Amino acid sequence: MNTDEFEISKKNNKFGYSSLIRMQGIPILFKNLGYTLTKPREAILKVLYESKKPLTAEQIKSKLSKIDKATIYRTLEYFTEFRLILKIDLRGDSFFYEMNDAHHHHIVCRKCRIIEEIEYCELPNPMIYSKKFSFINEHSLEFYGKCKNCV
Amino acid sequence: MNTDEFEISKKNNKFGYSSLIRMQGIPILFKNLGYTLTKPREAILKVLYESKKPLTAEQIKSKLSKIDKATIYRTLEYFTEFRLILKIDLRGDSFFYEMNDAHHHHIVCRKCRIIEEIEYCELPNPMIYSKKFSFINEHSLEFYGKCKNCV
DNA sequence: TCGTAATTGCAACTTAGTCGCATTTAGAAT
DNA sequence: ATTCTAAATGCGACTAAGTTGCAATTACGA
Ligand SMILES: [Mn+2]
Ligand SMILES: [Mn+2]
Ligand SMILES: [Zn+2]
Ligand SMILES: [Zn+2]
Repeated sequence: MNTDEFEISKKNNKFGYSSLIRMQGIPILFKNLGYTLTKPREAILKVLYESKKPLTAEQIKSKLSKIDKATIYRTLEYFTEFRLILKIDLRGDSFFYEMNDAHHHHIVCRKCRIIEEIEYCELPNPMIYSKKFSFINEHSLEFYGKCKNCV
Repeated sequence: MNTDEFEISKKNNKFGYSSLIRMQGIPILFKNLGYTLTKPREAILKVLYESKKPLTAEQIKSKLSKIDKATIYRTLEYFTEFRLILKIDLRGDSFFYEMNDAHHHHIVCRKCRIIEEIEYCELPNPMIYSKKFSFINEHSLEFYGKCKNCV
């Protein structure tokens, strides 16, 4: 079996989604971490994998109406824990989630809330400025402004 | 009167705080923006001004027990609106607030939640990466790791 | 196929933050 | 100083994102 392209499940199910997902690298993560891919989890992952923009729990739920809210939140928390997905705060009413692939950041329009992804961002090493920390291994960086539509 | 050092109010009041505040620059903002400094607002501002670290609404409330929760939140929102204070998300249960003085960022310990401020951060201009925005005038940048106490 | 631990659905719950409205206050006019 | 009015406050009810306890279901290895 090719570990880069992995067929998780073929049969349809009561959740009404097509459960064929091919995602590079992800099966390796599954195995290394002893992770179990259930049908609801598969569905949630597929929605995020196929989305071109970050989604809220509510947006995910609306695409998967048969999966309970609690499951959605628990799954998102779980995926976030081992970094399969990222939970990002864009100063809205709720968090956004997206696949954790290439590191990037976001610009949010303060009027229409449109989100643009920016490919690259060069940051200084914060350890240079820190006296109290032994290591820093994560950061969040989001920009805010107005998009061209909203002038 | 020296506009750099401004005595807002001298008399004590039913809120039980000493209402003498001297804050550089702030009175100019008050005037320019037609801002009214009431006693609750004064008290909240003083707490933030004197704090060496960002505070949550709840922490501010606990220092000013006679001021209602709704007033605390409304005031914080109001101060935030015209940038007298900043509302920052450090991935906790609630937002933090701090005076908007010298631009800086934070490092948060994922275990004990201690917050270190870092004086300076050089960021690339995000407009270089943007296709959809006409301007970007704000960003949030916070770092996460482990402090020396928590190894 | 069975057994067991993990996961799900459901409904109740939590809690940071908001809102409507009556009361109080600030500050300007008289 | 007194009166006036708009703005701000206090209060309690409310909202909504997210969480939790628990019984039913599912995954998966023996
Ligand atoms: Mn993104
Ligand atoms: Mn700070
Ligand atoms: Zn816009
Ligand atoms: Zn720590």
